[in-house]
Amino acid sequence: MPQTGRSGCPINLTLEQLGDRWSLIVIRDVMFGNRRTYGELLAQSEEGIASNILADRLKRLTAAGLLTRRPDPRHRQKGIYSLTEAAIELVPLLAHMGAWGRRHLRPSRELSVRAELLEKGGPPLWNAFMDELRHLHLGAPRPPRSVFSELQAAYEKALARRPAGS
Amino acid sequence: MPQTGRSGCPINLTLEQLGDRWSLIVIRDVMFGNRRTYGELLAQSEEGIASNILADRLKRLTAAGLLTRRPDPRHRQKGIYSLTEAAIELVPLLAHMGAWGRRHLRPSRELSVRAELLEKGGPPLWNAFMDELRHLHLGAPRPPRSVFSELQAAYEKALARRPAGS
DNA sequence: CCTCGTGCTTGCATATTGCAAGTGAAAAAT
DNA sequence: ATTTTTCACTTGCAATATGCAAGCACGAGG
Repeated sequence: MPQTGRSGCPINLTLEQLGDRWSLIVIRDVMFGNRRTYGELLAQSEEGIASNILADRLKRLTAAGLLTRRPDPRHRQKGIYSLTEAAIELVPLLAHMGAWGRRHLRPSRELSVRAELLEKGGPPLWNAFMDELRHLHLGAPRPPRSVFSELQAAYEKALARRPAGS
Repeated sequence: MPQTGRSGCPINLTLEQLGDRWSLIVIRDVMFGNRRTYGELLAQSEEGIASNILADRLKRLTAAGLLTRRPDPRHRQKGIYSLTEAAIELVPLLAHMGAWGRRHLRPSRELSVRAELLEKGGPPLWNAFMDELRHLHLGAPRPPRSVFSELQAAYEKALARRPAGS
């Protein structure tokens, strides 16, 4: 009954969808970096994702119902990717991943500022952020608070402290 | 400064450690199934992990500081694996993964009972469970509540409902 | 000694990843 | 209108990871 995979355990099913080195990176960049096109995702990738892997993941994530793709009216060949509700509900997961990585691995100072804010804000902040993502990606009404700007501002402030690159 | 990997982003670092199809499955089995030896992990694997992959993951997770291995005093060649504090702190992450998979994928009823309990119990339950894991794996004092038994009992009750295998 | 259980390795076929270069269509420039 | 550039995505191929089956070493028991 649990379709095709290895087992019907929810953790295993999540791992079968997202348990690779790139899927969540792509979602993270769309979500926190607001990268909405193939070119943005490729060029501004902090980790340097390869073009074929990016194309593959965009296809898989779209097929899995985590992203949608609609053509850009101004540039016909361009596609604009949006998060679905299912992907937006990964916010708590990504927040926890950031918090765990921040505590147990050795993150760079600038890049962990957002994770720190998300951890300190907790579920209320996550919910506000999810509402904002529903506005940005699903056309829901604009919420009063822009967590996105807060995260971005904190990141840029941290960047300014260390003007010379990583 | 962010050591060897692709970037110092905490989410990326977590993905570099745990972003594959098996690492978290092994941790899950040690954590929720209390499988402590190679043989138990291999034989009772719901997903049928291959022996070489299991050996590799046990090595990597130990090297990464998520597991420790001590020899079994009764059977010298046997190793007993324990979770470290860092691995125990993955409880919230695994709980979220279970919750997300339960909501968005098609889990089997029996195997999602534990995820459901963990989701409903929230952070207080996670903390109680983490305390119990510290007792089972790190020698901390036994906490008053055994979340492990509660999860196990709920799972077995669900199993009893469907006596014929999956 | 032999044998069996057990933790882990090895060989090898197949799948996934990563890099570099290429393709084809639409926009922009001339 | 024709050339050039941009852009989304492919393709070829080497390197790595996975999966399966069999094998090996070592200790305990007889």
